[in-house]
Amino acid sequence: MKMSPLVTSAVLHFGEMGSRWGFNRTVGQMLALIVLHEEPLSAQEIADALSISRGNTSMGLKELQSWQLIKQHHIPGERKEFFIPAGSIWVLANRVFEERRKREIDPTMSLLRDLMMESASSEQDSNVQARLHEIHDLLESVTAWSQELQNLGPEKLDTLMKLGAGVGRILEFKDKLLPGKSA
Amino acid sequence: MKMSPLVTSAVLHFGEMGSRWGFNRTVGQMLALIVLHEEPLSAQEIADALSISRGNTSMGLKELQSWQLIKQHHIPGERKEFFIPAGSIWVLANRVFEERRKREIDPTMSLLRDLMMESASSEQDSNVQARLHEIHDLLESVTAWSQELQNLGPEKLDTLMKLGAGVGRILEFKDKLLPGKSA
DNA sequence: TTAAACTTTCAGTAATTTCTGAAACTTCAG
DNA sequence: CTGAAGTTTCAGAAATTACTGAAAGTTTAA
Repeated sequence: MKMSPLVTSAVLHFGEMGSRWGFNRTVGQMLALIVLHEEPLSAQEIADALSISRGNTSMGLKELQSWQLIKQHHIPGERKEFFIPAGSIWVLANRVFEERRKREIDPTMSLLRDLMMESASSEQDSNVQARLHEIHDLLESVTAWSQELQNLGPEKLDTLMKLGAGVGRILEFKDKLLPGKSA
Repeated sequence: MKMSPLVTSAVLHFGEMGSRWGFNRTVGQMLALIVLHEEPLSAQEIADALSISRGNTSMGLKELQSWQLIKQHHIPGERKEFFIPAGSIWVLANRVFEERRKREIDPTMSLLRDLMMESASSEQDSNVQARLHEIHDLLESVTAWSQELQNLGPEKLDTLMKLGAGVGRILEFKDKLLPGKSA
């Protein structure tokens, strides 16, 4: 399985970006390769294409499966397992968001809730708690916003963006029609 | 400058999360400390409070300034510089998004555009290009969506979320009123 | 039950990232 | 000027993270 120069460029790039997206270089490369390659790939083929050890490949596949970005695909008559993307690009992107939210937001929300509970032992600390509250609410809103994105799906998102005016504009518009419903 | 237990917990946590948010542990701690502490802090006070070297503190302050998360604050009569947050929590959060977009999305968009340009040298590669196109468009939409979030501002976002119905619902509603405008 | 085909685990090594502290630099008062 | 008060830089040390490859494990066919 030789990668074309086009695929090679993309794979290398996704490797470099991988670390910024929450996984490491090889895992990023593996994902790109599996997504871009039409045919299901075996662990060995992946290891060969990327020139990485079989052990590392196994670890990487495990990680990609834990992120639910790839899934196994059994080919009748073949002994070994093959791997394919776990869904459309949209699905994969959502999985990445979801997973990152779990790692980057949820633990903080949880801590902030705990700290807000504690009774402040000083004037200073009351102010600190107020700040923490503000951060908590912001994270909550951002989470809700990204949830909206997922609920929307790719087509509606596209429609919305093509509208040009932006969500703020639509909201305004709605307020005028139903002023009773606005906050 | 002794940190209260409340502040200590928050600072330590933001340190741990820091690495997931694009900066390292100490930079995360420094940011939390500066944001939670009412008074402007000097580099030395920060180094002492967090028990880190003066050199490291200097690096961290530089990084936080490059992210535009803190700014210098001169106190008349004082020789040294002090540091305070560069804005409200909302502003800080937006700066973080912005910076991450630059690091995590923009380089990929740029590469994808380049690769899509190249004339495909095989059937295979045409298919790969189609996939890359799909990824590109998705990233573009996501970027636009997060831009919407920033344009909205905290109050409107809050209003929207309290509406409960979600953006999809509003969009639907709008379509019914102005069917000609839908995509 | 054996052995071939394949996968996973993990101890040790390699690579990368972060941190320290001493030296170099800057600024300003006297 | 001079030196005190402050800052920045950066080479090397420490800590963390990723990778290899050999050994142990699993599955299936005969």
